Amino acid sequence: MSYWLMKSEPVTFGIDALAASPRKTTSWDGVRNFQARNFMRDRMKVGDLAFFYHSNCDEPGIVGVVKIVREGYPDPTAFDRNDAHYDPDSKPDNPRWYMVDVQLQRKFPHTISLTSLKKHADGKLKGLAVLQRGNRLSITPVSAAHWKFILDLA
DNA sequence: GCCAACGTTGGC
DNA sequence: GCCAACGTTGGC
Repeated sequence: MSYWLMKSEPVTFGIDALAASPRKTTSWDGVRNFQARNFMRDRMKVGDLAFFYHSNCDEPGIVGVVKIVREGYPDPTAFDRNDAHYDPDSKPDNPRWYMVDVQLQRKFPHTISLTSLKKHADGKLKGLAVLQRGNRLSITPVSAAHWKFILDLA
């Protein structure tokens, strides 16, 4: 199995919105970046775990853990011309965008802030994608060693 | 609100 | 295939 980090803006969909969702599950729709799509379509497996990361907010950081409960399948919001993420180049018989379903496993009592993660940028968390300069990718892999270390910070 | 970094688009 | 222009991300 693999580990991941998935970003979401709490204003749009934060961990509390996930906790309030039916079965604490949601489809990770709206991703319009090829690299992130490839991870969801090709690499994520049922049972994989991901950190839920709050971006573009007062205290960016990791706020909990989700589990992949359904593997990549076409993102229907790409077919909906009234949706903000509509993409006319994605067709039902040849979909361009994919998503997975995730279920909330755990909400941390406190945010593991980006600031606190950065303290280990040259140590135990060296190479963690979210710490790389200019990183914008909304879905990134996390190594098993990094995963374990971050969990101990929670 | 600012702006650096980055991905995508499209003209050539 | 190059690269300038543009739009978006996301920390600060």
